[in-house]
This record gives sequence, structure tokens and C-alpha cells, in this order.
Amino acid sequence: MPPKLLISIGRQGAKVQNGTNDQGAPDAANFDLANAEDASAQIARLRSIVAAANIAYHQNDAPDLSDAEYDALKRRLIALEARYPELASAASPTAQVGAAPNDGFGKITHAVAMLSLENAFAAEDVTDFEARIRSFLSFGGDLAFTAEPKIDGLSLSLRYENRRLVSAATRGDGAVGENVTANVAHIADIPQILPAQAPDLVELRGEVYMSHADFAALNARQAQAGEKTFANPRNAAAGSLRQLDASITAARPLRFFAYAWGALSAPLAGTQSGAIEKLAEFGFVTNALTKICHSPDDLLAHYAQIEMQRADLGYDIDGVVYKVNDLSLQARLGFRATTPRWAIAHKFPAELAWTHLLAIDIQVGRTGALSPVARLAPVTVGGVVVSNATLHNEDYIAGRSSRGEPIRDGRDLRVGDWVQVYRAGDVIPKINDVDLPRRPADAMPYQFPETCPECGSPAHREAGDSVRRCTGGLICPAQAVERLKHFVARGAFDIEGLGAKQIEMFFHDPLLSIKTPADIFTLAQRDAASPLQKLKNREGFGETSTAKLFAAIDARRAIGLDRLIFALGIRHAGEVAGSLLAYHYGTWPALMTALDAIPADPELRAGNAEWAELTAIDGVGAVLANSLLDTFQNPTERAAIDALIVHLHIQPPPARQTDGSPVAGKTVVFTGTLEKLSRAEAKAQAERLGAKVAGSVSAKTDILVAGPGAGSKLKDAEKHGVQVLDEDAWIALIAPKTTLP
DNA sequence: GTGCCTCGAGTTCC
DNA sequence: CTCGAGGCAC
Repeated sequence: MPPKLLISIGRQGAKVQNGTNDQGAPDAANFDLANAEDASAQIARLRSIVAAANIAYHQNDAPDLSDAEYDALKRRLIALEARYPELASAASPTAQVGAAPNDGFGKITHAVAMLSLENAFAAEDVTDFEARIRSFLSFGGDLAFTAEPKIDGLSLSLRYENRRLVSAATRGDGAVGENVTANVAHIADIPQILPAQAPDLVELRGEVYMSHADFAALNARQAQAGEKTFANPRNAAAGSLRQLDASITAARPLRFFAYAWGALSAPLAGTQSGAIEKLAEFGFVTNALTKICHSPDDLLAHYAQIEMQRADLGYDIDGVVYKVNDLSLQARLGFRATTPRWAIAHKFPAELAWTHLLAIDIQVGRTGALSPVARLAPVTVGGVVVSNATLHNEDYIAGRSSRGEPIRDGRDLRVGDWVQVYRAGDVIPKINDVDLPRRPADAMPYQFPETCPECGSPAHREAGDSVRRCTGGLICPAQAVERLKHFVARGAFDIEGLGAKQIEMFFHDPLLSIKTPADIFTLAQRDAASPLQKLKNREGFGETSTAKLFAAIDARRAIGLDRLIFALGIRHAGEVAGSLLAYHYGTWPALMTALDAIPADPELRAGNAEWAELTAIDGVGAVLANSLLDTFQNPTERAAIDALIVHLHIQPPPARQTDGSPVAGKTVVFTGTLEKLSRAEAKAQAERLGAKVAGSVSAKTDILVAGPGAGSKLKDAEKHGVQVLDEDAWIALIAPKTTLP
């Protein structure tokens, strides 16, 4: 997932609904959406520039564009072509470089990201959900929700411009999906044209599914024709939609329920339920079991009602979705990193199945964690055949959580046991229970290895840690290869054509080996210099895909500082930490200078100014800071990083989209009692507008928002000459920017 | 010190 | 997707 993208989309969601912006496709953002004439001219111009640059680069060895410029132009072209599928052309340079391997579908960037939902399993999770919303909003009045069945199909995003369907995309990673426009052309539930009352731009979301009756008939036809049958309606729907030959899709009985929207040029209504009614007026099929509820008890009653009807619906559902009905409250609640705060999916209990535990294997992850995996006799659970299940860690096998509490009543798992499996969240297979009476008499307790099965190094478990880790570091081939996979993963370098499989292959390749990240960027050079076994002559590569791969690698020499930090795979430094550090330090040299100024001896760090600055970053604590220093001050690690850096053009993190927000870049501190906003809401709102929210007042503070009961912070503010506002003044200050649909 | 809220790191199957 | 735990508010 491109993390920055997702976060910025989430935080900007409300504005997008006003039609003022288009965060999901930054490369095409300044483009007049309604004007396909302009698009056609721009696409033609960009194609010729990019094609010329490709030739200059690959044949003349004299690039006339910088990597960053080339990358930007190409991305803009891809975005435009995605937006205007009718202008796409096999002759476009993107047709050769842009498409993913073994995949005939183009990509479409969602104007507003398609997020996932938080899950609830128990009644308690539902009451918690409601309570959390009330507390976030400081709201005691009537709080209404919509409750509707959660269809078990594939989510789809349909884009209508001037009331005509222009594109259809799968969810993909949430930010970018696959273009299936041709495939949905024959789905009867999807209108091609919207009525005159619909807004100019509608990005509509819903679920493609197959009914039980149609599924049974399709499988019967498939069996008769000697074709493979589908395991369940969901797979059948997915398989049908993703046919490269759209005429096959047309012959499959797919259906569609509309239930949500992304970008809109005008709001549909003031409530979720009102908007759904509008969608029905537009000609979409909406679910008849959608109901407005006013309390957790109401929600749970409707859940029970739907669960009772489940078997008779004629299509698969896997739960009930609850959404805050008032759209202005939805906007205030906003988003966490990957899920909205205003919705939750209440899942039905998972299906269970008994099977045989055949073996316990150990995998080694990029941080050296030894993770046990259960090998199972294949068994069907929830329509899917499961043969592996995660076992988490050694405590989990032993029958206790790492906090020492018993799980499975303290019964351990042994090879040879009968175990009960389920798919957590209908995805990840897990072991729920073990049948002790059926345990073979000779079954032995599992002995967790104390050395790494991959490299033989000692595997230690630190106090308070739940996992045992290989101490081999980069000596361990498993760690080295996993680190490389992480380096090229989504959200990191994300190099097209260089995924986990290719990394695995290159890692073990004697001639063109990739052992460190720097090796990726010298691959083309080493290939050119190598007298034998050039990549293009190997099986599975050839001239085009080799050129494609080298071009994809080159395109990534220009990399955002945030992505680079994340890509290094430093423990505790994920996407968010990468972004925090990038925004704070701005450039690579600034970050290095700061880290190098901190003493190597942990004992001496406390008094150091750079250490103080680092750990003062909101979200960066001592654990992360120490982990960063462990990596950068380790000579081997540092040498590998320095060797990488010379191949890159490190870009500053993208400017925050704050649209001239009055508080962008300011540091704000809240103190005292806030009466109109809760603390959490005030903080989220300030951050949405580009402000940094700090906990204490210092010379760097710009604004102190003081409610009644403010104490020492008010005095600090006076001392430092910090602007002090009361809550009303703060709300007035940010008001113009928080008007929501 | 305790209790949220997120984030990070692990995993499966198609 | 889930679990553990880091970071911070109370």
C-alpha cells in the first residue's frame, strides 16, 4: 500500500466529497476532469516525451530528463490513461512498462481510497464502538446508525463522469485497483447512464456477487463442459469478473449492490440512509435489509434478525455493517490509518473444522523472528481448503499467551493432534481447539528450537518479548532475503517486476546476485559487464521484460525520504515512523547529521541535544530511537546503507495538502477542559489541517488552546510569548476549513 | 502506574 | 487480519 497516499486520502476525505480536490490521483490533480479534449492532447504529448526519453535512456545512453522528471511524467501519463480508458492505446509507452507482469488489466487510481472496515465479533465490541464514537465526539444526543448485510463478494468502484460510466475498478490495495471497465459492461445491476439529477462526478462503491442459484447453475454448466468448478460463490464472482476476455464475463450471472461512494462533485444527502435512497433513485440496486438503528441494542437486534434470515437470502453474507448515519458526524469522526472511525463490520461467527496437525515448521522473518507454522491435513473451512495455520510463537503452542495467561485451558499442541481450525476474519487460518482424548499416546511436547533453523545462530528470547529471534543478523540468509523482500515491497521501493519471487531468485543467483539493496541498483550495470548468461537470454526473461525490469529499477532511483526510511526495515520503524522522521528532518543529510551526533553508548544519550530532539518527535519514543541508532551506528549496516544511498536521488517528503490552512505547520498544544470538542477530536482535526499537536509548551509552540482549568501550561505560554486562544477562538480560527458536506 | 490507541510485524490463500 | 507492544494521555 502506498501509505502516504492512504493517510492523506483518509484525512482529506471530507474535502474530496466537496469536489474540491482529488487526493487519490495527485499526478492528475490539476487537471480539468470534465474535459476529455485536454486529456487527449496531454496524453499524446506525454506519450511522445516518455517514449523519446525511453529511447534516449536505453539506446543512446544519454538521458535528457532526470530520473525524477521522467518518473513524474510517466506517473502523470499513467494516471491520465487510467482516468480516460477510452484514450488508452497499446502504442503508449505505459502499455509496455506500466502493466503488471502476467496481468492484462490496467491500473486505476481511486480518487478516494477504498478503505477496509474494523471488525466486531461480540456484542461487547458493538457497544464499545458506540461508546467510542460518543466519547470522540463528546456527544450525548440521539446517535443513529445504518445497519445492512455485509455482502460476501468483491468490492468495486464505478466512476461516472457527466452521468456516463467511464471506468470500473477492483479494490486492489485500496489506493490502486485493476481496470475492469469492459467486464462490468454487461452486469444488469450496473447502469451505464445515470439520471439528470445525479452529480457530474460520482465515484460509486458496491459489491459484485453471485446468487446461490446462479452459482449452482454455473457450476453445473462448468462440470458438464469439463471446465473447473468454483469452490464458492465468492470465488466464482471473482473468477468471472477477472476474465481477460470480457465476453466470458458477460455470460456469467453477476449482480451488484451499491452501498457507498468515494469522490462526488456534490453531496448526495445529509445522511448515509438518504444517500443510499438517492443511489436507488439513480437506478442502482440497494439492499432491502438496510435499517436505521438508534442504539447498540437496536443494532444487535437487527443483527440477530439478519442472521436468522441468512440461509434464505439466496446470496452469501458474512456479517452486518454499521455506519453512523449523519454524514457531518462521519466527517468529524474521520479516519484512522486504514479504517474509518464511523463504521464497523459485525462478523458472523467463523466456521470451524477438525483436522490433523501433521508438522510444525519454523519460518524466519526479516527481524529474525522465528515463527512456527502448523502444517495441516487439508480441510475445507468456509469454502476454502486450508493446509497451513499460524502458531504465532512458542507460548502459543504451549497453551499460554505471552503474558502468561492460559489459552486453550492451558493445553499445548503436539504433532499428531486433532485440532480445530477456523479462519480469523474469514482469512487467516488459526487453531482454536485441541482434542486431548484423541491425542496419540506417543505424541511429544513440541520443543521450540534454540538455534536458527536457517543459519544455526543462537536464537534468543529477550525478557518481556514474545518471540525468539535469530541473532545472525545479515549473516542469516533467511533474514537477508526477507529484508530485501521488504525493501521492494509496497510502501517501500515497490519495484515493478521485482517481487518476492524474483528477489528469491536473484539472491541465490551466482552471476547476478542481489545480496544487499545496493545490488539492485547495480544490476543493469553488472548485467552489461557480464560476458555470459545475460539476463535477457535466460528463461522467463527475454529482451522486453529485462528492459522493463531495468526501467522499473531506474524509475525508483528517485525515492521519497519517508519510503527510504521505511524500506530499510529497521525494527519498530514502519511506514508511519518513516513519514514522521522524513517530515521532521526533511533531508537525508539532516537525518544523518542528527543521528551521528548522538553518542553510541546508550548511557550517554540522555543528555544529548539531538537525542532530545529525536525523542521529542510526537510518535518517536526511546525504543524506536534506540533501534534507529543500533542500525545506523552499526558499521556493517551503515556501510550497506551508504552503498545504497549513492544510487538514489532522495526526494523530500511530499508537501502536506493543507490548502492554505491557517494552522499548517504550526505547533499547537491543548490544555484545560475542552467543552465543544473532545481531546481526540481536537487533535485529529488539527492534524488534518497540517498542524502538529504537542503535549507541552516550549519556545517552539505556536498556539496554546486553553480551556477552563488551564494551569502551568498557561504560565509557560506567557513566558515564551506563545499565542493563547480559548476553545471558541480556536474553532473560529479553523472554521472555514472544516465546513463539511 | 494504568489504560487507550495505533503501529509494526507476523501470517494465509487466491 | 490479529496480536503484542510502543507511545502517550490521564
